[in-house]
Amino acid sequence: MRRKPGQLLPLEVEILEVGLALQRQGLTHFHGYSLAKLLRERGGRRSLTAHGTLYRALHRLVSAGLMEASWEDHGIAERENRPRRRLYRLLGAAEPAVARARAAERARPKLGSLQPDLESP
Amino acid sequence: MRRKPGQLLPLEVEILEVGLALQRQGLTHFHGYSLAKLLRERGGRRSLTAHGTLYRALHRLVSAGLMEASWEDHGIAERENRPRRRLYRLLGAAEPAVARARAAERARPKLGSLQPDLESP
DNA sequence: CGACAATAGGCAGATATCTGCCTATTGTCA
DNA sequence: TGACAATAGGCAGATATCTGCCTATTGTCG
Repeated sequence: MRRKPGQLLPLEVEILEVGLALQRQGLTHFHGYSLAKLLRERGGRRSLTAHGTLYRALHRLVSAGLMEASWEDHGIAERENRPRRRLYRLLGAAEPAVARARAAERARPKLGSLQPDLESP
Repeated sequence: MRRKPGQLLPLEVEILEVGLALQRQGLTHFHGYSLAKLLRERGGRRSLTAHGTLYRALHRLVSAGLMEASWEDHGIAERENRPRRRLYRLLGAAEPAVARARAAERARPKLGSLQPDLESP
């Protein structure tokens, strides 16, 4: 769907949130497949069976300048005997972007994120 | 199943036959996935949905000294934007081994490869 | 010959990433 | 506000290779 520049979609926010959480644990780099597993554990809600959607969202975040992508070293994949990973790293712009997205969501809540309205009894 | 040394199993013979056919076309190297497609076209009979059986057979043929395996150059896979292939090449011992297997099969035909018995009317 | 050991074959799925196609959602403009 | 354009999400499947588990088949030995 069309969207105004700078705005983040739910999946993108989720990716960045997981990324920030990993960063807090000292893990600066992650890859798509691991992210898929984390997201599955996290919410359970998102199927992501065929991870096409996720990889496209990752590419978008790179294009948006919020993440940086690089290919894993050949040798590592080789030693561990598995396909090569594409490693993603959050850029500085990511954290404020998430904060803005969260603020925007609080201001304009979508159906599904309805919270008990304590202000208007 | 157990087998006496030097004997080839049907799948192994098929692999080597396809390999020899490719060789005659000037294609000395092939990889597992392409082989799976060729075998599927060829007989149709073998499912090979999850190619585990095929890859194991390839490893056996390498251990048996009938084929040689090598990893494709990183750069090629990278340029073509796909996983790296393991390339197989028939060794000199392959052709006589197939010939022997075929001769053995003619001598001791299994159920399923029954040919019209023209010798004993 | 019949029981046993060993291994082959098949099924399922892990590991990674990516594309095509169709539908759903959203912003914009008339 | 309602129609349209654009793009996001989901499903399916391609590209490659490999492991685990269970069953089927085979050679050997008592």
